[in-house]
Amino acid sequence: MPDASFYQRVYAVVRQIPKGKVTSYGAIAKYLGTGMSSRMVGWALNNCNGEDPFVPAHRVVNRNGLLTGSHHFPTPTLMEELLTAEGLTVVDNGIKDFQKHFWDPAKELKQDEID
DNA sequence: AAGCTGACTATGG
DNA sequence: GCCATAGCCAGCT
Repeated sequence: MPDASFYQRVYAVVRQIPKGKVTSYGAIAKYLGTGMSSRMVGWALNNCNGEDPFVPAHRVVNRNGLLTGSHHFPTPTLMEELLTAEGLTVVDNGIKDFQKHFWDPAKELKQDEID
């Protein structure tokens, strides 16, 4: 997907996240090759707010497993609601057993491909 | 065109 | 172990 813009690639990866799984901005950034520039991932997701194929941005949290992006959702509680609906447990705005449900694209997808 | 911004992360004190 | 600082890079004003 060399033609895809940076955020398009971010969307593609985020869509590959299995239900009930979560990942961090850094993991996605690393997979995209942008290193630790996780800000770009979050910024990209900010743009995904009205994308046609829904982008499960709620499955993307910071490295601490906290729902830092929830404030940017249509409703601040939507992210938590969605995660809970996926079988996860949200405690104090953070994912319980975050590492347990962690999904690393670089590890799972490796370089197979996205989208 | 130049500078600021940002849903982060790593490192140092 | 918590607070402060810096690096990150693509898009927007």
